[in-house]
Amino acid sequence: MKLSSHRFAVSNYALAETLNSGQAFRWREGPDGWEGVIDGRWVLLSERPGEILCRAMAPVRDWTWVEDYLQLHVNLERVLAIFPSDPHMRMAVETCRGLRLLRQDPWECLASFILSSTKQITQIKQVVESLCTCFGRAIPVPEGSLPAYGFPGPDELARTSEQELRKCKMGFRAKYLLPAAQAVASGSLDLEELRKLELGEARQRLVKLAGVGPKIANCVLLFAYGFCRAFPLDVWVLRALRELYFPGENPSMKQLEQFSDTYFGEESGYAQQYLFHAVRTGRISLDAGRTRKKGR
DNA sequence: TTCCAGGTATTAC
DNA sequence: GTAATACATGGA
Repeated sequence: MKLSSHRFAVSNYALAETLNSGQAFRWREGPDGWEGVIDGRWVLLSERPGEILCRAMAPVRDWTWVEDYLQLHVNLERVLAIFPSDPHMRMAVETCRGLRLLRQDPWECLASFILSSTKQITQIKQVVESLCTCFGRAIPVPEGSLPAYGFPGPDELARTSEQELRKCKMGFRAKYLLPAAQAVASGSLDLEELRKLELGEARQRLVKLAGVGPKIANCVLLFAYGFCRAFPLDVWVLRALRELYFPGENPSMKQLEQFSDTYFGEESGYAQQYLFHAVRTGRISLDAGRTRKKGR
């Protein structure tokens, strides 16, 4: 089994930050770089000065599937220039230089974020990996590498049972994942069709699924479909908005939704990821001692 | 041990 | 509309 490799010329692309920023859950850092699966193919990515080196099982002639996943055509400077230039966003941009949004497979993204609710990122990774090991198909890997599995498709999961899924330690989320898989497998939810819809309409389709609310829907719309105004409001971003933009005001959820919808502009989804990553990694520090929802 | 995690559904005012 | 709670599991 031979490897094909390709060098992508890049500038201002922080690969490690991007793969480890809570938007995708299957990347593992090894001695030679980041190992993962794109489009059902084993991939090893490593950062070099001015380029990203990609290795995959031979033969590969066309590398557009990698370019698309990594969104290599995106002009990041243009995106960053659209952010509001308040001190917090400037801090996020400064401390997360080169952070990017990926373009993931819709089903994998949807299923992964259904599994994400009230779980830490490390645990989400474990559950997703367990799901792939149990239900995904083994895929070719280089000699000496650990076995790798594709992300199980909706049809494969639709044939399992809630009880089987629970063996992957997903707990109550199994009763949401199974019907979602069945909806997609049966065609009652057409994930490809969402690409043609407006943001609001696509979101309405997704939240029809049990276990999918606005936050998860927005993650999928942003990370898989590239809706640039989808703005996931999770615990971190909510805290950030409250403390940074409404200090001492205790704004309602409605207010915060409205604010996030208008203040951050045409690339608000990207802005959200910068804010999320900066806050979650402590590069923007929030009120230390307390993590309670109620600001004082 | 206790608290809480890239939430959502349900129930109650 | 807003508030409280259950839901599985395990990291910190």
